[in-house]
Amino acid sequence: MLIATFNVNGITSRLPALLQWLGEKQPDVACLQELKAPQEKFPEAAINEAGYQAIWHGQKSWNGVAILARGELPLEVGRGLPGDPDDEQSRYIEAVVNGVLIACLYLPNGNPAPGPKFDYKLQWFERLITHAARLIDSGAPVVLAGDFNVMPTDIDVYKPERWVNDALFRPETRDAFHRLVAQGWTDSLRTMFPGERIYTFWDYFRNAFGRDAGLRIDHLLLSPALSGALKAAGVDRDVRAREKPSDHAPTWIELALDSKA
DNA sequence: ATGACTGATGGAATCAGA
Repeated sequence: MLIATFNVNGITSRLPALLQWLGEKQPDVACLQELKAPQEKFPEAAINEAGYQAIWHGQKSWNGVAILARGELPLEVGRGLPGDPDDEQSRYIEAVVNGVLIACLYLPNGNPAPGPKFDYKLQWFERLITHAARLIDSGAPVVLAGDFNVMPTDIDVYKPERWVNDALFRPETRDAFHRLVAQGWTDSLRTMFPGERIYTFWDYFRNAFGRDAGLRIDHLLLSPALSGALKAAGVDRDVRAREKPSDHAPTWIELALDSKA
């Protein structure tokens, strides 16, 4: 089972690139973030024509998440991260596909830090930690996939010393990520590439991609029920090198599932 | 410390991203 996460940075502008990648990669599941489109502007027909069915939570201008499944409709089991009924931002959606619970998330950026946006990021993170604990306790096969807006360690940043005061790399942010993983989650990409520099995002500025000045901020975390099923992982860097790319590259894992999953 | 680049909104300039 091939499961991918891709921050598209605007699904309207990115639709041709998304369809090209879907056609080539044919993932079983694709989690999308930063749709930047209201609910009624999601390009459902084009997605369907590509062989996918989708659920999505849109929002005007910013945020927005979707789960696509090849040849089937994801069974939605959650929309909006629990823990704050006043949170209006579309950053979390959850579905079951082929017996696997897929959580698609777009964690807040949090800059500038300190400040109210950073406070919101940390609060959102605590809600995610609380919810993720429930998912772990359920014993279900779960994948937490998305743009976490966190570089977990120094080797996930091209120049860590330049990012120490950034909301994506501050100690509070890294601590939250490590507390989440410590519940029992497997960081798929890091597990498959221990000690290697592997990035998922390159800024549009200053020829960041050409210089490989990247960040690893898109993650796929596996619950204990799935940790033994991890067979492969990767980042589709070539997609970032194309015309009119997102600043993120598709990031994916392959799971070998037995019939009881 | 700043700005460079891109998308959305709205129809110019600003916000947000990371």
